Amino acid sequence: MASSGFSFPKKEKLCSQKVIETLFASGHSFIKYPLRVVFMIQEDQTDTPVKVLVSVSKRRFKRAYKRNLLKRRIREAYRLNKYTLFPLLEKNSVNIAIAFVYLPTEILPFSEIEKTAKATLESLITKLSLE
RNA sequence: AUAGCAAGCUGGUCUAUCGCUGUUAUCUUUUUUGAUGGCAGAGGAAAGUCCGGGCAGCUCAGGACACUGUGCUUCCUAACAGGAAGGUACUCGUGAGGGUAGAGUAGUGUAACAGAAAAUAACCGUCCCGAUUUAUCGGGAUAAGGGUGAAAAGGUGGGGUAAGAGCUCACCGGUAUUCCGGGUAACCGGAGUAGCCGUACACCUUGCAGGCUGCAAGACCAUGUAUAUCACAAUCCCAUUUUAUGGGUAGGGUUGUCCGCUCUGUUUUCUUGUAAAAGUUGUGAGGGGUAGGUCGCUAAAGAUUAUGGGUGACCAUAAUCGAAGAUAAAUGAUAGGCACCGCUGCGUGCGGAACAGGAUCCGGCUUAUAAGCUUGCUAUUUUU
Repeated sequence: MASSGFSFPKKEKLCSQKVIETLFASGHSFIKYPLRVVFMIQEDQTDTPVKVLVSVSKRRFKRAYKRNLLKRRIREAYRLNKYTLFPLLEKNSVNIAIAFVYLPTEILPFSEIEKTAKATLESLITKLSLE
């Protein structure tokens, strides 16, 4: 693990196709505009507490460079704020998978995305601590 | 100077903090892995997927037809529907220049609307003859004139005629063809011959090219679960209420061990056995192969520079360089400078900065694109 705590290595990314299918089929979801969050507690023991997926719809953004830009902004916002989420999970030794889906049809600046990312993670923490 | 035409080029950059992908060195780790440092990390169109090729698989005796594409000439190229140079017709522009078209003709067909008529043309008109209802009617001749149309039967003049007509003659234009000259050729120039003379499209004929599918191609490794196939072992005993129940016993599962719980010990044939066959259970081997992974994968018809050849596309030689390789898919975020553009009070300040993101790789084409630069040329105006 990196020393800074802000790193985002590849094993924290959600890559398995089967896990993604079950996540979208049976995961819990809520909307904190402009983001829709889908999350699921995983049974299998993995080496990281969280696996994350970022998605921007091809139907809403036809040009690839716009999708890339938004995915980078969301990923960056998550990376800079994920330290709020980790202690709870490590304390309870729970693994979760999260998907962030971008909803609007226009490109929002980084400051707004970061603001909603913080709020999203807070509400995620409260939901998880209830369970 | 302004406006424009053609060809070509550029497509911001630096610092700090945090972070991503690949690679390399050192350290660490049982291999995996992890840490730190170094290096590299999107475009002129990466796009559309419209052509062509490399590469891979499938098929594979050879050929013809069909089908599809293409079509002025010569050249370039690995190849092309691409490019270069040249040439013809029509057309737009004052001009620099731009656009469109194209193989062949022996034959066949079609030509909306308008118009009398769209190729054996007679509506009006003109002329002749006949009739008489004499400001009319009938028969015939005529493509000079009218209007329609994308296109109307070569043009002008003389002769000719009842009036007219390439009917005939001269000149001009076109087409076909013969000869001479130029050009590799398309074609051009000159001289002659033929009254031969509308345009477009399609069919048809013909030269050339094309086997099909695409990196999700294709090659390899392979966990778990289930399983084809093969080998070995087991498939027993007693009682009763006999397609069943109970007990013993053997084996398996559960467990660190025991108990307990649970599963299996079935069917058919006869020569009635330590039998055979099928089935079931267990153990081992094992093929194909899902998730996943590795290769394919980036050194290439390569880039830059110089010299030489060519009008040019391009080619040859030499030197130097070695240049992304991801896979729910890396090159980002934040802050601040510099440079650029606009507004401006010319100190500063504020705002802007296009089109757009690799996915097997190359050569083209097409489309999108802020701002800027270079070279050559054109028109107009002014000054010297």
